[in-house]
Order: sequence, then C-alpha cells, then structure tokens
Amino acid sequence: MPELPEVENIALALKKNLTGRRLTGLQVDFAGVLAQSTRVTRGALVGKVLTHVHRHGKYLILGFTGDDGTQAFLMIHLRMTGQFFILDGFIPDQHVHLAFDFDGLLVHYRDIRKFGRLELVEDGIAPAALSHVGPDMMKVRFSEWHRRIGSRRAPIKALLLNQGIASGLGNIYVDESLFLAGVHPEARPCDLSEETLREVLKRGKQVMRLAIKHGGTTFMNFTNFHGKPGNFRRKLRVYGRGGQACRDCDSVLEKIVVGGRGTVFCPGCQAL
DNA sequence: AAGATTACCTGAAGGC
DNA sequence: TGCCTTCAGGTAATCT
Repeated sequence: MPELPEVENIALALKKNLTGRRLTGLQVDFAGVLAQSTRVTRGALVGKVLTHVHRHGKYLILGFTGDDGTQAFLMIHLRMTGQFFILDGFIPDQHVHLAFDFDGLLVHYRDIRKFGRLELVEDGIAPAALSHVGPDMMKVRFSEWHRRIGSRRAPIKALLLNQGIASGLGNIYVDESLFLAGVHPEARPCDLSEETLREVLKRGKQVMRLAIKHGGTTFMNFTNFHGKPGNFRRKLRVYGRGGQACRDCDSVLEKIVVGGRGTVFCPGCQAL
C-alpha cells in the first residue's frame, strides 16, 4: 500500500534513472489504468523527454517536454497495488499494464488490483488537477493544518486519512502516528488541545521521514523500482500487530474499525 | 454539510 | 484437496 514514503522513494528512483531520457514508445496492455484513451496518452507523451519528477502527497507527477517546448504531465496515483519496475530481466506477468520505452530502457507499470490511475494533463495545468488535494503532509505548516482540522468532530483517524485536508498519510502511518503521539484514533480534534494536535502532526512527519529513510513499508506487496521490499515493516509499533503486546507498556493492542478502516491502537498508551 | 457507506479489484487466508 | 466466504484498503460517488 504505497503511502507518502513509498511514493517518495519511487519518485527519487524515477528522477535518478530517467530524467533527461526520451520516451520513444509506450505499450498499453490494459487501457483501464489510463484516464484518457490510449491514442491520446501515447500521442501526447511519445517523443518527449522526461524533464520533471515531482511528488505531492501520494501523487506522482511526471513532466515531459517536447523539442518544440510543449509540455505534458502524467499524474499518477498508485492506490493499493500500483508499482513501477526498471528491473533488468524482469519478466512481465498478467498484472503488467504499461511498458514505457525510454530509448531502450524499459519501465513497467504493474498493478494487481487495477485501482491505480495515470491521468494525462496537458498545457502545464498540473497544479489545477490537484486542486481537490490538500497540502503535502510533509510540508504543511501547523497553523494551516490546525485551521483545517482543529474544530472538526469526526474521529481524528478519519480526518488524517482525508487527503483533502492534507495529503500523504494512509492507514499504516496514521495508526503509527497516533500511537507515537499517544492519541486515541477515535478522539475528536475539537476535544483535543492545540498542543496535542501539534504533537500528532509532528509525529506524523517524523514517522514518514523515518520510513522514507528505510525504503518504505512492505506489507502486502510494495516493492521499489528494483523489486526490493522496504525495510520499515519491522519498525511498525501497532499496524498489523492487533492482539500482540504493546512494545511500550505491555497492554494487548486492540483492533477496531474507525472510519471504515481496520485500526490498531494501544489502550494503555492511547487512552480516550 | 459533514460524516457514513458502497463500488471498484484481486489475492490471501480461513472455514468446512 | 477444493470450493466458498471474508478481508484488506484509497478514493470517488452516493447516501443520510
């Protein structure tokens, strides 16, 4: 499940390996992952050079520039199981939907559950296409985040997952952030002090920084550009550990449903 | 209006 | 062994 740290690692790898390379071909095996028609997408991208790689929240944005200066952007959301591979000798299976040919360097897009989407945006309006998405969770200032979340009454976990408020946290890192901040996932921001909320955002950024450093979390099937799993899983304090002992206080970690998502927390460390 | 629920997908895991 | 059901989760759309 790629969240901000996983997407950041993919963005770094794409930037390092592909920036400055020309896209000479694009093979589409399952057009459903493209928001536009195969013909439109291929026509706008093939022949252009990959010049920019950005990440905003969980979005990956690839900027292509033609010899005449025209630009086209690919806005990518990997959702649950989207992956990019540059693996040498990688053998495509039935889950590979796209093959980008960067002048001889093949990059495959694979997505087991077909939830991911790649949307073509032309004429440099990439920022407008992100208008429904809040500020990046790693960059947002506390004052702005607090203005958006401080008086809300929904469970804090549901609001942390709401990408319109701030973008980047998914189910794994929300549970980790709330554990580190000592906040119950069903607590309501309107009932919490400003200092407590400040701690939640600080811990959220901290856990994502650490996860980026460790190559992300591999739980189901996230792997990086080269097919290697992330190393952050062994650092997880609560996610996936329901019924086991808290590493801090020995309470049994509880698993409940909050905002429709499986949620693990420590009743000792995260009292309501 | 904000919060809650459902659809979209496939593979893993559990029950019998 | 094998079939069936349930669960996992990010987001958009739909409902209350």
